[in-house]
Amino acid sequence: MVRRSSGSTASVVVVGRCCAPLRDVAINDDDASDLARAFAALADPARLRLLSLIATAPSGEACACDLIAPIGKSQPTVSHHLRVLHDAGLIEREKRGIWMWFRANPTKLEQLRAVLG
Amino acid sequence: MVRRSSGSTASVVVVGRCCAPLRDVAINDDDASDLARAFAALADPARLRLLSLIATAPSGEACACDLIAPIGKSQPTVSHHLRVLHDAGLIEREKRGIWMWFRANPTKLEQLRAVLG
DNA sequence: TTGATAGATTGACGAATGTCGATGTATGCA
DNA sequence: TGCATACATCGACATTCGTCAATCTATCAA
Repeated sequence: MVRRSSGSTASVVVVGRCCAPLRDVAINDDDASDLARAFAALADPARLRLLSLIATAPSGEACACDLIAPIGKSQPTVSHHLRVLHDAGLIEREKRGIWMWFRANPTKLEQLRAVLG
Repeated sequence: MVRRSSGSTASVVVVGRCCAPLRDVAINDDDASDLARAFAALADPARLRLLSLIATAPSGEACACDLIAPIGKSQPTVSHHLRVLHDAGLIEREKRGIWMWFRANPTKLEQLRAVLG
């Protein structure tokens, strides 16, 4: 089962098992696969740093052009990690001119938080 | 920097960056690696199901012998996943006779929750 | 001691992942 | 039109990961 967020801008896919803590109900295999994909996006130091850099940006958003140097990896590699974070629904992207801007998706983060509760 | 939990029974290693949400302070590379290891333990459907089975057990603990059939994988594979969860500090283990019993580690789960907050 | 059971470890294999250089595509400026 | 910039995609490679059969170790009972 897959639902979509009701946000106006994004089309972020949300896992079916929304918010039920792991300790409340035994999880089934399908929901476990969805959740595992989300946690896998967090299972890399570069992606955690990217997410943190984006989330701590003063304006709440960060340009990809400003994320390459701090990570210390090549542009294709950073682009790949940003894609993984986006595919997992953890960040949103918006193109303005030649720049790509990213924001954290607090809804998705809260969802993962709830599962761990 | 590494601290240890103050619990009397366990000796669970706790990452240095305890509890500061990703959006509050930009994470450094070392802390990102520690956190990534913890999330990697959650990035597998079988391990999420194991953790859920353990956490939802009526007594709060589960015997390894009762975890193999529900997962539907071989005994060595389940043993491997339980080891990964234990190494990540997400579950605690105790041997009684020939059986190995597992409990969830709520401290570690709360720590990861806090990072996502 | 012998045998049975529970679980861990080993070794091997295919699949997935992180990384990069090279290249492609879109945008804006002159 | 031509060129420069920003980002994505492709292809290749080494490493890591999930899985299993086979084997080893520890515990207990007869």
